[in-house]
Amino acid sequence: MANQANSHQCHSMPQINCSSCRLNTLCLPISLEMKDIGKLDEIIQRGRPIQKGDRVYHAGDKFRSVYAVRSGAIKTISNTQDGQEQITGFYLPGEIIGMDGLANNSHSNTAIALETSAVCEIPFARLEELSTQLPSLQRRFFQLMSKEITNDQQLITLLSKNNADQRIASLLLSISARNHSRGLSLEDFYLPMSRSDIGNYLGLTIETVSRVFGRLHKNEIIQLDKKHVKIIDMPALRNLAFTSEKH
Amino acid sequence: MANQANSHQCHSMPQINCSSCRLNTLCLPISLEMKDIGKLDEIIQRGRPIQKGDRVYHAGDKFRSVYAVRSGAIKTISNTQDGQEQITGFYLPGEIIGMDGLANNSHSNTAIALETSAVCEIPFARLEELSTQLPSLQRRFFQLMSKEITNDQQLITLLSKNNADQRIASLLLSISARNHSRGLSLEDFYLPMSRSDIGNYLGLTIETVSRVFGRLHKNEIIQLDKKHVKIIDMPALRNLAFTSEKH
DNA sequence: CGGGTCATTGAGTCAGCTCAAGGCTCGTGG
DNA sequence: CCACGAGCCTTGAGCTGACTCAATGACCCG
Repeated sequence: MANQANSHQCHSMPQINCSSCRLNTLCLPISLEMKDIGKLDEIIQRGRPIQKGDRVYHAGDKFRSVYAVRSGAIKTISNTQDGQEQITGFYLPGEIIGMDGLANNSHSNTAIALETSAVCEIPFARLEELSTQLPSLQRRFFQLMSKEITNDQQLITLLSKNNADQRIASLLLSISARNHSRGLSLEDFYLPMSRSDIGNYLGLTIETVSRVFGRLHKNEIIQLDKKHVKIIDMPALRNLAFTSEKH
Repeated sequence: MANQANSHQCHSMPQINCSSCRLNTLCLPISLEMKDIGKLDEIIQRGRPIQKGDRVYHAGDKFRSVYAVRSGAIKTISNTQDGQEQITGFYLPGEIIGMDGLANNSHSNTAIALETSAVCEIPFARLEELSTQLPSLQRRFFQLMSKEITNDQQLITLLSKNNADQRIASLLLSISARNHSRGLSLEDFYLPMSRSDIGNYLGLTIETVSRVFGRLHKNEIIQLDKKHVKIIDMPALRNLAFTSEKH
């Protein structure tokens, strides 16, 4: 299934392989040599753009692939026993989704596009096979899964120990830092998700999210116009997120 | 470093290799063939018992190994930026710890024994190498990491969506089920951790944990004598954990 | 222009927190 | 053998941050 370039081309993302992708210092290929990136490229399937609300995979689907976010933004949702939805992560370009499916050979989460997005599908059986030949790819994938674990554990800590202000501040800083690593602004960005998504993710109600944003705005820590965020006072935001003054 | 059996023997666990370990249907060797288990055995280092409070590894330590819990119980703790501690997991025999260390090549958590325990140390470099030769071992390790991810996500959901009663009920059911998978009783077991550990893990204060236990006891859902738990009304406990009646 | 979605703002409530006191258990030393 | 202290746990009383409920505002799309 070698990739016959142009038939798959996506107008928003004209590059067609990992070697030329501007995200290849973040994504799966990191630490691979050029010739090995070529091998990886051969197994990756680049799909057409997916629209806001479309699903990349659905909870219960047989696990076949993991996916690299190429553009846009994706949320992953896990369903509780009693039918509630919990957002377990927001994923930006260069990040990998779908690793939840390995445990039971079926996805435990649903992945939904927050805006028009593109993903690279990486069939897992072929990635697995290639990993036995390329130790650095195997290592890289282990690392990505470990990163996912440590991210989840940070969220656990956030939910367990931090109040509403600290949770929102941490989320803003996380998105800011991840944007920055992709060469975008540290202070000025758009939130791809709704207030309701933020509340669900952080274990808060939509009203609380709104009030905290209002407070951050009033205290001149951020500027806010709907989903457009400008961080005005980065030290104050960091102080808010990382200092435990419950009072 | 082939294992010269008896020198390492631990009196509480006379079996000395994976092939004869009663946990080998839970632990890393699952799905490996007999001869492959032998290869895995050769790289595993079995340590002497560790005492309550001893550390298996410490946050910041260079990542060298993952560890299989052989007996006893281990908690893992992650430190927040401002010096608080968050327990991210309790690990029982047959479960693997240390996979947090892969992401940055140094452990982000500290692992501490909750009681006298024994662990099998699995040097990661050798596991990695062996994984390129044994695809089913590679797959197994991917699965274990994925399982860790889905476990963490369940905890996220618990913290984000469930009240104190539901959190405690879920923890009891989780320990009960994991004991059961090791051939122990579903209804009757000892909690290896303190009330304070439970509170830390579940994002509750020690007082709340105590009150919830009192309530479960009063409602004749569990019997409780210090750390000894007997589940009397399993359906009621399940109903409590899995039903969203916030009122 | 009307209807739907999403966000903001206000008022009152409550689950779990804080603070405080006291009980149980176990090990140590007189 | 008992007294004492240290940990750990339980119980009570009052407080508060985030929730619920409700109303209103802003924007988009047909």
